[in-house]
Amino acid sequence: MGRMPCCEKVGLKKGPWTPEEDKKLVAYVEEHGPGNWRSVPAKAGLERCGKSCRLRWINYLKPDIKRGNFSMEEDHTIIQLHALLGNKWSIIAAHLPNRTDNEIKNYWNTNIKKRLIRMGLDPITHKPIKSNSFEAYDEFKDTTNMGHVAQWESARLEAEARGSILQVGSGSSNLPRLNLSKIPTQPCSSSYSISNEHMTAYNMYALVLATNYDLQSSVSTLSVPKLPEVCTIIGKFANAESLLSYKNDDNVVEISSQIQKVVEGSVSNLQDDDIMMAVEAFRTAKCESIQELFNESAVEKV
DNA sequence: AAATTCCACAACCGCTTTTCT
DNA sequence: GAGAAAAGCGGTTGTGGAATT
Repeated sequence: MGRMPCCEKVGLKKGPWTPEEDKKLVAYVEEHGPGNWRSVPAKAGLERCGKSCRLRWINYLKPDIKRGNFSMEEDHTIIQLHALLGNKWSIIAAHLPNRTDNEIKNYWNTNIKKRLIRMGLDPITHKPIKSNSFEAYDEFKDTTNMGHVAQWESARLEAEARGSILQVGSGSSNLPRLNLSKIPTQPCSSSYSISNEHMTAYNMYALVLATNYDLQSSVSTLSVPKLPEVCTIIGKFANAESLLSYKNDDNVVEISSQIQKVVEGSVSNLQDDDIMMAVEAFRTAKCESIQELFNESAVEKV
């Protein structure tokens, strides 16, 4: 894989940007637009590497970037989405208009993380930090394969405690409403060994459910997730599902493979409506199957 | 008032993924 | 399809200002 030379290797300037450098970069991007960053420094008269220019633009100079303190709603959204997705800063940023992933990451590391620790919660799992060694062992055992389970559960419980319905976004009316009470509980039996990738897939799938994504509406009022994202998410989830031994459910297998083909691009002549129907059917079928699994797991735990 | 510590955040680094040729 | 370039991502570090001693 080719890689951009770093600033150090080619003797370019590093460190904080000066106002003059910012001016040059802004002027260049305003005239030529962002992109082709490798050639930007030479054309803009900057002694920086293209990567540095790109980051400076994306994280600081872009005109629509929202700066300053995070609102309560933004704060809450970050906590909820982090509990669902983990350190997926770019995905979290997609839910917070005009905030950059870097800004959210910094805010998490310097603010929310510490707050969780003060509250006696593990910032990674969102679970109470236990002092008892046996409990700690149990937790280790549980989290070895189920990294995001605790994150999920904590977010869900918090959501329930606050009245089940949470707003995602910064108060904008065209942002999705996140109804966490609609999301099924995650599988919690230790007999399953699920990779983080599959857990993330599950969590994203849960997010699809939580946003009440209107698959029948050609013009959805929801900004996220878009249909292609839904297909990708559920396509990944279909893989995870196969590992979870849902092979006996013919309906699920059929729909799953159909979606998988769409996701892989081997089927290109399907209309949007067809895809929507498949996704919706898959979603409904999954919902029930997953719920059964959770019920069984709950019995095992008791 | 000076020195030290703490904190927020901008920027860098290295790796992966996507796009282009 | 392969290789290179570009873009994206997340972890980490460096820097400067504020707070504390």
